[in-house]
Amino acid sequence: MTTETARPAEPERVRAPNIRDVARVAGVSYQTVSRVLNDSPNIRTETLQRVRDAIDELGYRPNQAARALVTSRSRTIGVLSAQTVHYGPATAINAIENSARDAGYRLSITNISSSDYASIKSGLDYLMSQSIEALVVLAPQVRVFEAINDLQVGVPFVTLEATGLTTSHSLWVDQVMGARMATRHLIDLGHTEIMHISGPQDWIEAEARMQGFLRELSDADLRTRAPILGDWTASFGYYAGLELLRYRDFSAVFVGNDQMALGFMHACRESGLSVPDDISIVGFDDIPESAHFAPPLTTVRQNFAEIGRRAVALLLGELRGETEMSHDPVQPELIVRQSTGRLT
Amino acid sequence: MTTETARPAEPERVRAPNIRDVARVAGVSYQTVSRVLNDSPNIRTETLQRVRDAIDELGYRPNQAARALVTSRSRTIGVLSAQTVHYGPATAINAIENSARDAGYRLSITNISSSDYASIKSGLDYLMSQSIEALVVLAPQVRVFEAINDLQVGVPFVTLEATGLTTSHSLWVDQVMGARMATRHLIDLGHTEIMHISGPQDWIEAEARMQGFLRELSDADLRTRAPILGDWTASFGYYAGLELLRYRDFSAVFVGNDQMALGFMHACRESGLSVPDDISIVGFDDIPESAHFAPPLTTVRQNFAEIGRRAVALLLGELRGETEMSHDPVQPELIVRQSTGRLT
DNA sequence: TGCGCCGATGTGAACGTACACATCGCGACG
DNA sequence: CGTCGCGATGTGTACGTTCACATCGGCGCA
Repeated sequence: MTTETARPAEPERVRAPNIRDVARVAGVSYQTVSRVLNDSPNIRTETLQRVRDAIDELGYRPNQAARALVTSRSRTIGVLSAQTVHYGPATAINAIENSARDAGYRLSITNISSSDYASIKSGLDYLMSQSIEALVVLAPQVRVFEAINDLQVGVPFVTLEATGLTTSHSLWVDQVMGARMATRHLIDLGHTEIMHISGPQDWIEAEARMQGFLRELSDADLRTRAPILGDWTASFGYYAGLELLRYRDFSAVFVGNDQMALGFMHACRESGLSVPDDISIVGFDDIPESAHFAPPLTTVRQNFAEIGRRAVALLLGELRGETEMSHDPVQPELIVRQSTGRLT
Repeated sequence: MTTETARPAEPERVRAPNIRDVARVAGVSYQTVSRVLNDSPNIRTETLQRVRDAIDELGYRPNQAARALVTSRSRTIGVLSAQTVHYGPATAINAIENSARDAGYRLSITNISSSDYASIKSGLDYLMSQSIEALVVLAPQVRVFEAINDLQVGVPFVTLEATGLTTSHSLWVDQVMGARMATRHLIDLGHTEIMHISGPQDWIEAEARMQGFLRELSDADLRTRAPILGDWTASFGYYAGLELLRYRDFSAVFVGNDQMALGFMHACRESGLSVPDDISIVGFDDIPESAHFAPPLTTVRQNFAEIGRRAVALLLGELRGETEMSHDPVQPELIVRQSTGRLT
């Protein structure tokens, strides 16, 4: 880790060169420089070259603040996120950034630490003051919707990882379907006593997966039992597992994400139980590590990158005034590995 | 996923209220409004209240671009990062954001996709045009240093996760030391034939861990062998493991990160080998999942959050003109779990 | 009572850029 | 041969805010 100030011994603060400085050096008007910067046609090649040389010589960089001020176009997409350490959001943000960059947009990311209304509002407030042109919400908490409505976000926005709950246009990963696929898989293997470890209550995704689980069970006329509410961490899965396995009145578990599934498998090992011989386990997300768990985890793959790309495409389309966009849900995919087996 | 435009049927584009609109409504001058916004003292309580009411009534939000333009203070810290999907960088960014937020700063994050000079330069260029006040580099690639020097980044900057290679002030996680601790641990357990799976060649961290490994081995007069260069992924660890275990002319492996270690353990299982009875494995990073691997992984913990916090503290200190700052390396910590055992 | 100071507020300018419009020279066309 | 059109360039102004300075009233003090 290194730190360094650029001008150690420079008394007067050197003003960064501006468009007029460039103009002076190039011997043209500032407007001509502006034209060069904005790729305007109708510039003599020789003039163009002179301006370019001047820019290089001075190390000139256009001032985004000034540009944003005058155009009132920030070329920025706001992202309101939570839990960016997790694989899903992180992957989605990556995809969003790449798509945005390709379209000449940048990202302004704000992480909300807690999920209370005030912190959502302040995050949103901050983003708005950046005069973002569009908004992606990656914080799949229920209260976010209220906040968005209250605050009158005056820009197109997209909420990711939700469940198509909201009115108007909808596009989302069909997590209910994913959960049903996972549960169905267990039922098909002959399991009748199935547990569910879910995510935190205020996460829309957790809710959706729980719904899918319960619906599939009831469609199969199987006994449903109250899901355990977890916190997405491997540790929670571990401790919940230790607790649940003391009774062992179930033969399969559908776990709300892969990390908790990992912890649960750890608990199984410690309890002397074999996965999948004694207990079958299905996770959710298909993080890259899941293929290498012991045993490799059967799970539901979500295409986070695809979702990120589509979000940006949607938003950009709307900014261009196109209204007809595909809003089909992204279909999750069941990846069967070795953590699930036929009930013996 | 939901999308919605704010004003569906509003022909003329409504200009957002500005400071003068607020002033008019409150019946004061715009300067007084500005004072309210900047918490200036010496404002009559009644005036203050009137202005506040006007702000609420109009839903006024200060325009950051205008503010940045005139103050030439963007209140923004730039972050140049790579691989934000990984746990380490993600955690660090989180900590950086929190610290920055507490100090009234925001983050402008740019991810570089590839590590070639052009893409580093363009990322840096972009950040500079945002008139960032300070820079954190989380992209621990060798070429970044050249780029920073070439581009004359006119602001204080900090490079994270490096190795104290650079001149001037230095602060970093002592990864050489971490690697030595890991290697030492294996040596202490009686292992003499130790492999190393490293990260990509152009990552400074990978290089540092490799150095630590080699030095510790040579200090112990043990045979060194060429490390395998990996890509940080679990899959790589798995395939490398399958390959290496065909010969099995070693009894222990120091793996460059926890994900690759996970893959390697998978390969051990498939090759019918027990960890730690047949092969001892040490990872690096201590991601939250490592405690639940099969078996729980012995690894070197890095305090990513601490590093992020210190980076911001350092930068903010420098912005305030303080020059004396602690630049001690952050010490990593060996976490001994069950993937390592005495050579039998 | 007059002077100076201070608290509270207002006025002018500047930040760096893009847009609208003005200007200028030149070739083509009737 | 005048003028029209157009390519190439220049001039004025606005964007929304903060800073430096100006103003104004009242209060304490000699």
